[in-house]
Amino acid sequence: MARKTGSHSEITGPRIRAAAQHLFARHGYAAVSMRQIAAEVGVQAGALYLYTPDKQSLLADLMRDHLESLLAATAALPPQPSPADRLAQFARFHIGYHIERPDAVFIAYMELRNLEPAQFAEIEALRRRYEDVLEDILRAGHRAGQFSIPDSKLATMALIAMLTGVTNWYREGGRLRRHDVEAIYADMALKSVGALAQP
Amino acid sequence: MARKTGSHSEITGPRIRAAAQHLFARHGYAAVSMRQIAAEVGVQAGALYLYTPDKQSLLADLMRDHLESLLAATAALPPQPSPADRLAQFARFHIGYHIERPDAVFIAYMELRNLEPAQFAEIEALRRRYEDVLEDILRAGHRAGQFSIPDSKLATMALIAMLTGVTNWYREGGRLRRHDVEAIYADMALKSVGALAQP
DNA sequence: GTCTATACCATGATAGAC
DNA sequence: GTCTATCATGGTATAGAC
Repeated sequence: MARKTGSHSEITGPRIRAAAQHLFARHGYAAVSMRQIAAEVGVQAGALYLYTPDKQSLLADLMRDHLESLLAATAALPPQPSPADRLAQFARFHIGYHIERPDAVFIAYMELRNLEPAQFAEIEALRRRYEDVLEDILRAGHRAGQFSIPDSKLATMALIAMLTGVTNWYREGGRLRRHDVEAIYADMALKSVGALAQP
Repeated sequence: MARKTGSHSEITGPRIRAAAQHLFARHGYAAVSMRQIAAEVGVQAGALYLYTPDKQSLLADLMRDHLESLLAATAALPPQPSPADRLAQFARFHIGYHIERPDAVFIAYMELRNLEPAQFAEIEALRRRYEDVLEDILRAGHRAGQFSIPDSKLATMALIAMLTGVTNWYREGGRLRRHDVEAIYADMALKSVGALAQP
């Protein structure tokens, strides 16, 4: 992330990005002003431009960092013996990762329309790569005769939407524990593609 | 919807709401100006205030109308003999209804945070009533021993998110026909709660 | 590296002519 | 019923002092 000068501050930049992430997630990119971000950090609005060329880049950087981290974490998952195990692993991972980063996730899914074309294309490509991780699993299970899915792209979109929806309601310290939530979602995901025998 | 005077125009009001719905869905409430809405209708910005007291009410009215229509349509669904049939009917209905009204749906799900507290509470209550329709079905299936769901609230949120996600990718005239999409989603929904035997 | 000050523009909303 | 004109406010972003 381009800082404009050979500056010393290693702390203000991250704080600006944290404040922006928090405010964008809560109120939406378009509804948040640079003045609000600056106020949350405790600097003047003008000072933000030492750390970002403009508001748009602030958003795009947040989204890119999130999606690149997500992809890296996905790539680091340990190999699994079967498509069903891979899907269970993916579902648990997705739930856990999203529960831990509600703001970044929310922004990445909701603020695509506020990106300008060039940055939209870049971010959309990253998101698409993540969807492909799941679709690969589903296709492998379909080829192996273990999943029953008429259309792998539709199933991918359905599962991603189902799993990501956890951010709409899950709250730390609520009725259900994180581990239980992961288990139940993974179970529903497996059953939805016919990968689990009925009781 | 309160028009300010005993006016004659039966056409401009609806056109304003249609333009607002279209623009809010495409760019987001906060990113759309009253001038843009007026331009799309072909009137001046000031003229909008003959039909709405302010921008906020324009948004709240769109959301209220959508959710009330949705609830009315849900209530009008023909009775079904079993929880599984009710769930299949709900899934197909939800998919079809959402496919036909992508803009209204998108706004109702995305712009809650741009409502002020009083209107938020009202709209949120309507949304909650719709979720309860699904949760009632899931609980009935659970009581009857036909659904396998550890937590009915979680399952409700998971299914609503999965089904609503259709608006993220489905496009008229695309690869899949509407009827096929309804059928596949309904099948995944039933399987996810253990209501369909595996092949 | 951060500040104050400010340029410049778009916003939501209103007043009053027609 | 719609227009033009306008208001006060707040938006992004920059300039230049320190």
